Amino acid sequence: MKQFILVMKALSDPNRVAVLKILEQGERCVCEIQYLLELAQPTVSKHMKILEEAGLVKRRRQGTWILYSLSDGKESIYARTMLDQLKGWLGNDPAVHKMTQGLPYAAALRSKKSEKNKR
Amino acid sequence: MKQFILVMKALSDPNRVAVLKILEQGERCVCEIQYLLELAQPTVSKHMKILEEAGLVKRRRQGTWILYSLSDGKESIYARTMLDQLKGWLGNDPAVHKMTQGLPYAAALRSKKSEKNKR
DNA sequence: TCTCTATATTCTAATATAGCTATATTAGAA
DNA sequence: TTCTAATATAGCTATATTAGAATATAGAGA
Repeated sequence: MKQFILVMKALSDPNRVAVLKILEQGERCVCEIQYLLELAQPTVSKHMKILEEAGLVKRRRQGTWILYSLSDGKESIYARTMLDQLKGWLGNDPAVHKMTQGLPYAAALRSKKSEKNKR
Repeated sequence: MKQFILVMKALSDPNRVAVLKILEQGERCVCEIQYLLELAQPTVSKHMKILEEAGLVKRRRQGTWILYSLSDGKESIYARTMLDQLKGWLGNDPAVHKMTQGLPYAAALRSKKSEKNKR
């Protein structure tokens, strides 16, 4: 029951659900997510932790960045099922749509920073 | 998004999830649910309202009783999907199991009251 | 109508959650 | 080592949620 509740609570916040919809398009660093959600960085960080503890996302480090992506759900049948279902849901949601539109700019921001790092 | 969040929040409480698992066995009055959850009656009443507003349960009146049952989910794809998934989940959960065991006694209680009404 | 029973609503206290600011940590570059 | 950028944690406030006690409502029967 506890694992199930963790997943449901993680999915009970519109910002966290929006993050999952964004991650359907591929992995993102925290700063991109922050840009898209328009929230303070620590707030985003806390949301990501909740998603991770529910088994909905995984993380990898690349330099100073942490790149988050959707979990494959091996550890949690609840997480896997919900991620699968979510793919068919909320595609037309205004908030999600708006963020998806902002994605290219967020990605551009990231590659710009990436180049700067290479200098 | 709002409808989705309503369903997720409704499913974020173990007591409410337990109610849904109980209702998989058929409709129950509030007093039976109260007996099984071991909560105060107003608390149960409020939980039922949250489940109803999420589209997860429906109600019908029978005399002074309100009988709750699982919704057919016509109004909400989220509610219908989650009820379907739930049927395969948490069958072995200790809390759910304990309540299922208490079901016969709760039902007996109900029919006893029912007879009394007939006198 | 009055009473009884089942359920719902209101009010209040305790706890949980979401957001922010300030600070700490971590990795890479100088 | 020192500086900088990205991310995480701590601590706080405002709000939301959960619970129970007291009260209100609705239906059935005398």
